[in-house]
Amino acid sequence: MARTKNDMREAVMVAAKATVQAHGYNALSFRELAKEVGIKSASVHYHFPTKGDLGAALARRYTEEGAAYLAELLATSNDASWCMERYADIFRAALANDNRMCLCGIMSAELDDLPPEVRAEVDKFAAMNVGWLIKVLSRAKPSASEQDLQEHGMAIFAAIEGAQLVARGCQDISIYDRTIRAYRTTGLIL
Amino acid sequence: MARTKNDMREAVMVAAKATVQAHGYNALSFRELAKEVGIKSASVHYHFPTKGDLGAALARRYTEEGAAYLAELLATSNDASWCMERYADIFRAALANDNRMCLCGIMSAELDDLPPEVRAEVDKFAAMNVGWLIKVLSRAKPSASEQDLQEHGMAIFAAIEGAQLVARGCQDISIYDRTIRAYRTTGLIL
DNA sequence: CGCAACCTATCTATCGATAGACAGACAAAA
DNA sequence: TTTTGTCTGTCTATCGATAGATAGGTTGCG
Repeated sequence: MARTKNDMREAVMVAAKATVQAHGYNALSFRELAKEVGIKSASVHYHFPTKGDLGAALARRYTEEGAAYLAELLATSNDASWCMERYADIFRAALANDNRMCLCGIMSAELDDLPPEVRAEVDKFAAMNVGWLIKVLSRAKPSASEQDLQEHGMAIFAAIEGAQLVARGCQDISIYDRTIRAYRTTGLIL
Repeated sequence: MARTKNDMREAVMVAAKATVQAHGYNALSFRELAKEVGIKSASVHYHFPTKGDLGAALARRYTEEGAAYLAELLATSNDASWCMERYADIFRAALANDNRMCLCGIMSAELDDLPPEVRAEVDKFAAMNVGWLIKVLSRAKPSASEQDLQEHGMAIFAAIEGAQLVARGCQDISIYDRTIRAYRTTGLIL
């Protein structure tokens, strides 16, 4: 047994990510986590000294992986509408995966109970998303002012997070789909 | 001491509402709650046998009070835009009040840990809001189809919940304001 | 050897919930 | 009028479960 350090650390992060997306940061338990990956809770502390360390590592990686995927989208196509559709698909996939949420969306709801290092990562995730959306929007609206793009990008991010939150609350993914459609109809998203 | 039953029950609900809006349902503790209202935790169980009972009572009242306020808005003015602004103001007020959230919004994030009776109330709150929004929209767009109105109402509700969630996550109420402005600019809201 | 990875065992704190006691209010019975 | 009994609201004390965290031991590889 006893894979290399990074193997087990990796397994812990995968399990933790799934738990947080389903139940939130507060519901993340070292004992449950340990059970899932086949070690003891004390050993989880070996890889992540405190819960805050684990949470921050999770959020940081979540942002990094998201950024990498989004960059890939931008590089794949010049079609802003296509990029936007793929973007909405990301958040849909979380719902489709056992009614889960965006890691940073669910953490935003728990904000007051988060250690500072985790809170900082939540901010970075939002900024990263808005930054990407601005790039996409600027392709479709090259004449728009910087401030307009900024507000529009924030609005799209917030609207999609909200669609995910509400659809999750009602446990009905079709609410997400219909909401995104309405966003498109009204011109909020491309 | 020992006010009438309803006095203390009321005090518990007020304190519980504030706690849930700030920290979520899971963070609601009978001991903390009891300390705030000046009794012991066992006495809270006298008023609300289980935590689920308290949560469901909270959410039910939240929906009822919201519905009453919204009905008053509808009765006050025929101006759909004005009603919509007041609607957005409600969610803004929660943020202004110590970065709190919509009770049902924050509960949606915790959905999987909610007792069924609480979960049911979350659904009702969303339905109540969408129903009201449809009424407002139908005043402004009398020719729209029922399905369009439905989707548009859901979209507005989700977008505003999302704006609240994201602004809270960034602890910056100006994000809410700018997001709502963008919703108006793009034509999502009136 | 010596370090990496994981273990056992335990600590303190907090959770929702329950049992059982008690003080005060109030109404019916004597 | 006084006594008795019941109900309400609160209390103390405690239960079992679970939380994050730590100290110190064991195992195995290089």
